[in-house]
Amino acid sequence: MPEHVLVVEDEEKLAGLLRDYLAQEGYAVSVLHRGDEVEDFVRASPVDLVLLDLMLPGKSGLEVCKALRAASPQLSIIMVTARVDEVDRLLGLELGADDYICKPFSPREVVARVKAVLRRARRGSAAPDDGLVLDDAGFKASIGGRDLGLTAIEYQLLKVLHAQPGRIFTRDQLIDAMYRDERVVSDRTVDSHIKKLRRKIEAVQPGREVIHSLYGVGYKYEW
Amino acid sequence: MPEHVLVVEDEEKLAGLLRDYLAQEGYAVSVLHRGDEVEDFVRASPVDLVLLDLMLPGKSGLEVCKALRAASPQLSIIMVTARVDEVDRLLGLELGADDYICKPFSPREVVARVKAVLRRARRGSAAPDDGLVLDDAGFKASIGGRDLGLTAIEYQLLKVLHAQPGRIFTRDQLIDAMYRDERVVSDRTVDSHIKKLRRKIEAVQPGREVIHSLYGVGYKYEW
DNA sequence: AAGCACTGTGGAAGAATTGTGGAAGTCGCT
DNA sequence: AGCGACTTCCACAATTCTTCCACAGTGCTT
Repeated sequence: MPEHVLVVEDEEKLAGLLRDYLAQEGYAVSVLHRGDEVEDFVRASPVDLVLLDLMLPGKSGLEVCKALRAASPQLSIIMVTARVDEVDRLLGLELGADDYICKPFSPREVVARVKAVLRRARRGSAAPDDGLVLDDAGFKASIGGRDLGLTAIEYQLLKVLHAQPGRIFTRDQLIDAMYRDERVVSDRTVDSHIKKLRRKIEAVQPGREVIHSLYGVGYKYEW
Repeated sequence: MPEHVLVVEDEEKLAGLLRDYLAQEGYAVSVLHRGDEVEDFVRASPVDLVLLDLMLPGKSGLEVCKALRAASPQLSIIMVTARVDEVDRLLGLELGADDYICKPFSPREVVARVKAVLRRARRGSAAPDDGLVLDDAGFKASIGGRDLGLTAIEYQLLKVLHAQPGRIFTRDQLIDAMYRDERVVSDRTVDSHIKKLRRKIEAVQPGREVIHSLYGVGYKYEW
């Protein structure tokens, strides 16, 4: 079954060019020209990767990217930007794109990036067996059968981190993911919960640090 | 046997300048001033790369590009455009150009692009497979699977350099690209980060120098 | 060869970020 | 209301990172 790539690009010529190159590589390719059509399309079709222009009619690539990432954590997203200045680490992290391509680019370069991102996605999707079990029904997290005794927020935090091992989350991303309502909370609050989580994990399984800090960026789960 | 570059440029001064710079780099260089002479010349001589101005007497660069690509699929073509005009770029891409340079440019930039395109052509792939993987989601850079352990700024710096292999960046350009906020920082600070980057890359892959200094100009990434 | 300009390097100062204990506030329950 | 569990925030300590400096080394020019 071929992997499915969705190209979102308002410039007809470029969209066609990308479609042809990607199709030639054996991908199933769909093309949309407006930003506001993307989310519905992704919901309806099994898309593996979205090639997303930053400037789009209907809805900006930034908004689309954010929405896609929120709805589909496993979806690969490559942003296409007109200028290299637009790419900064915080913006990229907040939006959750997997890679960037700056114009002007060669179609071959795009194909190479698409391949690389999909390869990474395939590798990363194999869930590592770390013995951690998350039980949504009872809000219980356990390691090796031993309950961690987490509170609701701690459980939520661990769940978000654990869903994508190795991915780094900023504090703001974690806050957004933990609270459905748009609650305003100091980002240092995350640190407090991280502290408690670490302590409870340590109590059950001493010596193994699974939550890592990345200076200036955020936190990640890694076994 | 030196690689053969054909410069097609109607402006005498610019043509001469390019000829000199390229010759100094060890390329065999030919110069033509009219678009309608190019195809015959390429048929008769073993040209590896054509540096092609868009605006030419006799026959436009776009037409020439199209004809060349049809006749010689393996030939590398770099288009030179007067304006940062998206339409021209896309047209050119569709016609099969490998890269673009927009005026005004520095001769050194041209040389760098020529080198990069020829290197890619030799390897037969647009993607330079240097084993370096930049993972925005995980904020990690790794070579051959081994994490480099970069800080945020180091990652950003490497990413900028690596995005355009062969392109030379001045210290100021690198500072602009690394900091979104208009931070004021000594340009020698870049040197410090370069030093750390080199050390970390060296630790993972000894003996391969990928970050090069260009005396009086700046730094570039090249495998 | 000498002089100048630029780059490499170790390390110190201090700027920024994270860890931590605990106080204050909130919420639900009896 | 009173209690306990939980959440949030604060202040200070500990850690990590960035920046810059001074000097050594190297490349370029005359």
